[in-house]
Amino acid sequence: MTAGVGRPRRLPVSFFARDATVVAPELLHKVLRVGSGAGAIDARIVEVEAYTQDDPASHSWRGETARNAVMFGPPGRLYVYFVYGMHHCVNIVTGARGDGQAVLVRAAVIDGVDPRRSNGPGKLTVALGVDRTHDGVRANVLDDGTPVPMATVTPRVGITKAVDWLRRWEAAWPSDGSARAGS
DNA sequence: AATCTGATCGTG
DNA sequence: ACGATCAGATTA
Repeated sequence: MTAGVGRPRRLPVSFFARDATVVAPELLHKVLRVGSGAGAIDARIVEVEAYTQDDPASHSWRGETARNAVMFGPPGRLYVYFVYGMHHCVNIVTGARGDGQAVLVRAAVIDGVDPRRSNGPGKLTVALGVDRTHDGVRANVLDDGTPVPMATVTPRVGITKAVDWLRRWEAAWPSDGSARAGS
């Protein structure tokens, strides 16, 4: 409806240099752009989870390793990991450099893609063509003026620790189904 | 070196 | 409810 007000602006690193629990809900209905030019894919984020270093469910809980190093690096980068022998998941690094935290992007709306092909973290990376080669690359997140939507807050999915922490935010899917950031 | 464990997904 | 499938972390 009122999506696409104003020209989209790329969120600055300072946006991500805050706590994951603050950044995560603000990422709802922002647009994650992967690739550039004609091959770019825009995904309007509708579901996220926050992971911090003091969180037993977080990859950063036991400190920095080769796999999670990007989580401890500068904010605003993609942290991509491989799990269950077959799935990639994409996160956006938040917080100060040296603080291991990130926001997992679990679902997004992609223009022209069946929502059932982008409504889970593993499926989303397939739809976006994201894999470990994207680990550490600068995230391209656009704010097209769409207001931060109302969100439901619930426990996170698929974890066995901190199971009652309310760190998952889910927004209603855009009624027009559009993932376009505007032009 | 051996074992365990997944920030998942599709199928039964 | 369960199996697929394997990299990374942990333990010895």
